[in-house]
Amino acid sequence: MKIIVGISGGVDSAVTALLLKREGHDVTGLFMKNWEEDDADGHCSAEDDLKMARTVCEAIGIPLKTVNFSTEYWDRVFSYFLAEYQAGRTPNPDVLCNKEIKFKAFLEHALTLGAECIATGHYARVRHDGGQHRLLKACDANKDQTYFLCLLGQKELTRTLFPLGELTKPQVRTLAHEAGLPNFDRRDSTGICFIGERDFKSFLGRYLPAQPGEIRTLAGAPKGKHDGAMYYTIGQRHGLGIGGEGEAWYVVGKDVPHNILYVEQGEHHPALYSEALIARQLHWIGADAPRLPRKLHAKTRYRQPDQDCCLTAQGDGLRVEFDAPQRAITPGQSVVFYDGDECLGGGVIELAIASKGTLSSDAHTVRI
RNA sequence: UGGGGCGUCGCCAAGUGGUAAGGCAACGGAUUUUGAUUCCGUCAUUCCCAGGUUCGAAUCCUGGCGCCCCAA
Repeated sequence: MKIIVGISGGVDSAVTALLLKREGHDVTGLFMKNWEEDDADGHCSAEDDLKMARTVCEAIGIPLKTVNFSTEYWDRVFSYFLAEYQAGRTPNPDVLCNKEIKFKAFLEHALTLGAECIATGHYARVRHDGGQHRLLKACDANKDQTYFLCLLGQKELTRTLFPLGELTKPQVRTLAHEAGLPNFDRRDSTGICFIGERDFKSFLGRYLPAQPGEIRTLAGAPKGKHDGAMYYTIGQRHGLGIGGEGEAWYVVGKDVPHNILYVEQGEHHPALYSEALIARQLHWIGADAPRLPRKLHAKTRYRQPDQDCCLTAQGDGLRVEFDAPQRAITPGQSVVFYDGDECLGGGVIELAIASKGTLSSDAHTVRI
């Protein structure tokens, strides 16, 4: 089978290609460059990645092609990312990147190159069951990345392989080591996909200039100045610069139109907790949406343990009621639903609801 | 210019003669394919200043300086 593997220069994609090659497939590597900019010190990490990708493909014995989706990335991912911050929310660009770039632009490109399917180094599994493709959590619970894949659909899963889904990260590194791949102990990449680790506030500030504004408690007491409410996110502790008496201060709400940041004191302040949320832009991986109401599990952020919850219909969206109060539910972030090991899909958090029955009237002021 | 109180890291704050706790902030690192969170580490040779007493002072004494409160 002709398979095109997304090669990043990291160990995961390298071992993905290695395993498929060993199985006898016709494997080609494809390196994506989706971000044109150098980082602050003028160093282009994409160059290093490409060099490593070349070295690794040579070691495995497969050809490497490259493709540039910078325009697509900017138009379909980054512009949304900026608009969301401007609207006072905290987007998850990587969830969208998977939907729009890796499993759309990349997949389509691979098909035009004659591939039957693509493979990536994601830690996730796909099971063909009852005429459907189901997305399952990785065997390595510590590395499971289904959260980021929640917007994939049948069309994408039909054409995708995740060879690492049955392996653990240590096993992957061992395989790479044994195969003599030079990136066997290269450190995992973090930060926004294709952009990398950045000083986030100054990075955002380059695209979204903001004005300094006031930091207040919910009761209205002034607590200092911030340099742009849109740069902060719910539950954030650092960057507020509030010293003095007692425990640390956390962002509990933002009013971007008025450029006011709301803070309260203490890691477990009640204003940080919500019992429910409203989600929109829902996507289900399976052919049919679950019948509501439905008891399921959900994550409101990556690597969070599954939370018990109940889904009910709410207008054109969904209301998710949690059994236990959730800390720092953040509008703009993805809520992803699970039934056991199966990832059912997800949506975008529109609103966090402090207590049962209460619904904030102003979506911008997250906490009332 | 009568009385009282206070001046210890950017902020809060222990220490009242034995050689500067802790918290917040900040910075650095670990964790992490978003943003956050969390964890670990660093952070006052010096206690408003100047003298003095003492083997030894942030702690006692004297004199300044600066705040705050009460009363005029």
